[in-house]
Formats: sequence, C-alpha cells, structure tokens
Amino acid sequence: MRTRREQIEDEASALFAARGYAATSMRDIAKALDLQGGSLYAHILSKEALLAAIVQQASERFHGAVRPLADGPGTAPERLRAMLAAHVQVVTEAPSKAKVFLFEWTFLGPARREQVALARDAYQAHFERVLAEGRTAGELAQGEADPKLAATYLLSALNGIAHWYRPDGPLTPGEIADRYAGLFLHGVEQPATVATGTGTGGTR
Amino acid sequence: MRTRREQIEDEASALFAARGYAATSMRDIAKALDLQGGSLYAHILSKEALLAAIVQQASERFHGAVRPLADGPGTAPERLRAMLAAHVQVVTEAPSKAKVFLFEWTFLGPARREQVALARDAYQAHFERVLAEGRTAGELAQGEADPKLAATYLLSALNGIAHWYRPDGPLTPGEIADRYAGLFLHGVEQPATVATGTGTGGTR
DNA sequence: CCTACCGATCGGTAGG
DNA sequence: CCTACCGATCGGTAGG
Repeated sequence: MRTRREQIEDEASALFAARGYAATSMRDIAKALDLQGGSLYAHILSKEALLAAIVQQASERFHGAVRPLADGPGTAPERLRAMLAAHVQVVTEAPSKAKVFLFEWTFLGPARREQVALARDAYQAHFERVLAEGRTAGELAQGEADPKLAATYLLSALNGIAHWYRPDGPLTPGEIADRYAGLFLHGVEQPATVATGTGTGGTR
Repeated sequence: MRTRREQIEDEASALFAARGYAATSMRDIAKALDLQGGSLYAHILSKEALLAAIVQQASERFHGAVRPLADGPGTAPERLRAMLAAHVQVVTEAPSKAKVFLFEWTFLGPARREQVALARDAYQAHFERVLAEGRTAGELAQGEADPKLAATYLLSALNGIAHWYRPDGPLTPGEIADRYAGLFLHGVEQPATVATGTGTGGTR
C-alpha cells in the first residue's frame, strides 16, 4: 500500500513531467488526489521540497543501476552496453520521474540545484571513465572526440528517450537499448568493403 | 537598428531559455528592457503569441538550413555530415532561440502546438529520408535500427548541444559538428583489426 | 485533512 | 509607453 506521501510524489511526478514544474500548481496536484490545496502541506514542506524528493530518488536509481556496471568486469564495449541498457531501463520503468530528474531539476533553488549538478556530473563521469579505459585498452576509438564529449553525446541521445517513450510503443526498453547500443558503438556508416568474403570478393 | 519588437523577442528568448516559459513573467521581460509590464502589449498580442513568434522563426531557420542539404548532391554520409553541421550552426548562432524552439514549444496552446509538432516531424523526416537512401545505396548500415529511430537518436544528441553550448567553450561549432559526425557515422568501437597493414599484420 | 484566509503576483486592459 | 487597475490564481498558513 502506497503511503499518502508516495501518492503525492507519484502524482506530482506525472504532472511535473507532463506540464512542467512551474506550470503545475499545488492545487493541480491536490485535485488529482481529491484533496484541497492546503491539505498537501500536512505531508510536505514546500513545492520545492517535493520536487527535490522526486529528483533525489530518481538520481539514486540511475546511480544505483549504472555504477556497479561501470566498475564491473568485462571489456569497455561490454560495460557500455550494460550501462546503456540500465539507463534505458531506469528511464522507461518510471518515465515521469526520470523526466523530472532529467529536465525539471533546474527549478530547484540554488542550494539543491548545485547538489544535483554535482550528482549529474558524477553520473556522467562513469561513462567517461569507461570510454577512457576502452581507449587505453585499444577497444574503443572515438575519433577526435574525447571521452567527455562522447559521454555527453551518448547521454543526450539516451535522455531524449524520456521525451518520446511510450509503454505501448513498438519497441521494448530492451530493444531500444540494443539498437541505441549498436548506433553508439558502430555508427551508421557501412565500413569500406574489406575482404569479408561474401563471395564476390570486394565490389569496388 | 533592431526594432522594439525584435528587442522584445530577443529578451524574451533569453529569459524563456534560461528560466523556462512558465517561470518567466511579462514583467520580467519588461524590466529587462526598462519598460512597464503593460507597455509590452503595445507590441505584442499576448505572452503565447510572443512565444509562438520566437518558435516560428527558429523553426524556419532549421528548415531553411537543412532542407536544401538533404535534397542536395552527394552521398548519404556526405549529406548527413552537412546537415548535422548546419543544425549545429543554427543551434550555436542563436542558442536561446534554438532552446526555446526545441524545449519550450510545448507551452504553446493546442492549435499552435500541433502546427509545431508537424513542422518538427517534417524536419526529422529530412534526416530519415537521407538515412533510408543511404541504406538503399549500400552506404549506410544502421544495424537493427530503422531510419526513424536513427534520426531520433541523432537529433536527441544534437539538440542536447543547446543545453551545454557556451560561445566561450573550448570547441567551435564546426569542431563540435565534426566530432559528432564522427561519432554518428563511425561509432566508438574500434573495428576488428583486418588487414589494414600497420605492419604487424593483425594483432588478434 | 478541511475551511478560510493571507499577501504577492500573474496576464492583460482602459484611458490617456 | 505610462499609470492605474482588473479578476484570477499562486504558494503557503492558522486553527481546528
């Protein structure tokens, strides 16, 4: 049984994600729960504290899912695949909360916003580290892009999923992760045909 | 000399981009221009119409820059590189306006919002078409990802640039575009070593 | 958790 | 473009 507090956070997540934090009033949240506006304050301290709680919990989900994989065994490409799949999993299992964490955290007050900025940097650093290790090991070649830029590129693509994912869409979260991993690891360009021996022996 | 109307749109773009549309009041915009709140209405019809004008103009910039390249000459990879560079150029030459177009258009009323949704779909379709043509021509191989998903992936990564780009950052828009194009076309994984003849003849 | 309310601020307008 | 204002709504609180 969800506590009242959890119901409030769930409803607030849905509304913040759908309309944006600033465009959602406390009375909107209350109405969705059949309460009066003021009654919410028996459970929360302020609108910003409610946002902070949602953001904090989502942040912990992302970290908890991805960090052990970054530090785990496997080659860099293997770990990246696993981290990417975990990130997609966190986004798609609670899209509203992920969306609030990813795009509404900027509405926090200065103190909490800076905390979240640090947590986000630390999260991206997991990806940067694996990319750097892969380069050192000769498993990855990011062209001229350094690990920081490659991680920014990847996380931008992944976070976009929160904007368009629908549970009833054609692709499961696992399928989305597979395809995105293929795009990130191999790109879209057909490698120049080099003696892969499909029979004709190189169509130049 | 910028007209008053243009000054209002520029200032509104900066504030909408920095704080969000819903969290920006007409009096905020007026104050930045040393005006009284009500005075803005000598130049605009409503807050939403102001947002709509900014979004519309930015939308036209993106379309105008990219469409001719999609329809232009060159192989699919060449055209994708050019389109990607043009998109980055539009984002970075007016980051606030791009950001408003990319992330604040959802605050438009239903009628205008649907129009913009169509324009965005048409924009993405340019990328999808080139990706599909490249696949047909054997120039591109997107793994299991279809052109639509690959375009979504790419545009998510590109639009993220609006969130972090700073004119005084270490990379020029052209350098960002080059690196992102490398990541999109080739991915990050080192191709398996196949007779490229660096001397040792294949270190497996 | 409700009733009733607070001061502040919102988008927008009348009249000049 | 300003002064002065409109009704509506905001986040939040007192008291029960």
